[in-house]
Amino acid sequence: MGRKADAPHNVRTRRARTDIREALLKSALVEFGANGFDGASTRAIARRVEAHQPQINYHFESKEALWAASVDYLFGLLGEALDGALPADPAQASTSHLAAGFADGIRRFVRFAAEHPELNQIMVHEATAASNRLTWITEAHIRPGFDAIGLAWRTLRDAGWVAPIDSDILYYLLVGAASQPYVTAAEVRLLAGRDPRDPEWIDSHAEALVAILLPGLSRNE
Amino acid sequence: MGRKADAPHNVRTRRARTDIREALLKSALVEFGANGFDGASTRAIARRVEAHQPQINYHFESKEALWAASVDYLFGLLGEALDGALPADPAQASTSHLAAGFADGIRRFVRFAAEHPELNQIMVHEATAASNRLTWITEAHIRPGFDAIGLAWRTLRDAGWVAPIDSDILYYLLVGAASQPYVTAAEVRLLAGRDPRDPEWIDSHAEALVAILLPGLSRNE
DNA sequence: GTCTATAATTAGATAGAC
DNA sequence: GTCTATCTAATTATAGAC
Repeated sequence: MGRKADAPHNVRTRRARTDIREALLKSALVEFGANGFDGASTRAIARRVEAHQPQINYHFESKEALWAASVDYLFGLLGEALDGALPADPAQASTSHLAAGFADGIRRFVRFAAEHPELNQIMVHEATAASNRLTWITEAHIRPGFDAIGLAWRTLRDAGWVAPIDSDILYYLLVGAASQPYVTAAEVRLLAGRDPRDPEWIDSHAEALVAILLPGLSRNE
Repeated sequence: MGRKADAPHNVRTRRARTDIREALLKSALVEFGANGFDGASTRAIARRVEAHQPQINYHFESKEALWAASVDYLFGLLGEALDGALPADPAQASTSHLAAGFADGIRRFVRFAAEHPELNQIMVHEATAASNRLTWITEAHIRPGFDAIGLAWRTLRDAGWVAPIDSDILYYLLVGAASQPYVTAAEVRLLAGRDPRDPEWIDSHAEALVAILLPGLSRNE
């Protein structure tokens, strides 16, 4: 229609939006998740929410600052989604209560991975090589969950509830198995002819993960 | 030292190499795996093997043709690594033989994922959105393995050897769980202080995956 | 705070000497 | 078949009018 590819409006209209910052954060997550830091363009991020490319440099110090702010926002959502799943002190909880909490955490994490595939997409983009961005995201956001999962798993393992698997390895088994179908959702649609965001898929997926990691749950309770 | 950033040699020397095509393929895999199709630059691919950027357009029709050739090369290696793991006709094999073959396939796939993290890295880069590249790689290279794994799993499942998990879901559980620590190896080093390419890690990882997916193997045999 | 115009850099591809 | 030089297009960031 003669509209310039980069222009978000047909007519010169000035709009004042109070939510432009959060709109840019959400748009940035989708673009950074799909294309990585270098692959995502600030033009595409702005266009997705009908903003102009220079607005990014107005609302954020740089593309890198936008990336960090969007990652903070994403891990804030993750924290809300997982809040209270694992007991603060696994040593004090009963083992069966801890196992039930672990299973609950798995189900919530699978659901979050389905709703926010950007999380693991961004980690895959960043974690192939050492970098300042990787160090920051790992220490600021990943390590707390890694420690909590490791502590809970070792408690369950030493009580004989689960298979004798190293907790570092368990962490990556769990993250990879929980995220893969949502990270590669377009492939799932082509290959299996099914949409992994379907609630039925998500439920079956979460229960499958609980069944193989915590087989004692269905037997002992 | 006054060397131009893009120039691979300090001195003007002409070199004739017979293996330049394969060297470019291997270099392309590393760059495409780490940065995705758009993120990888042909200059970086060439520089890594001390070649010049225009040599890519001489030896390959385009960046896209180089990408396809490098993916063909990678799946050729995967085919060799997995050759003979699963019986051609699972219905004819004994169930315990099939289970042993499945476990063997898991171990070989984990080892391959550790040696060639580019495979799953490239899938994550490509499979976030529908595209011609995704359709081609899925139909040409992914579907045969997907079908073989699904058939073997359903046979084992219907014989009661494994947990009652949908074969589509099982495929993505397996791929994600087998690949994650190698795809995000730099994160593992920061977070766990261990190198996942260590043979000890790879062995423990493969055995953990066999233990949770085929618990009947250690019990029944 | 929004928007246009543009500066500085880098990308893939090609022309042509050797 | 290798290599230099260069073209066109796209990138992030900034200047300055409104």
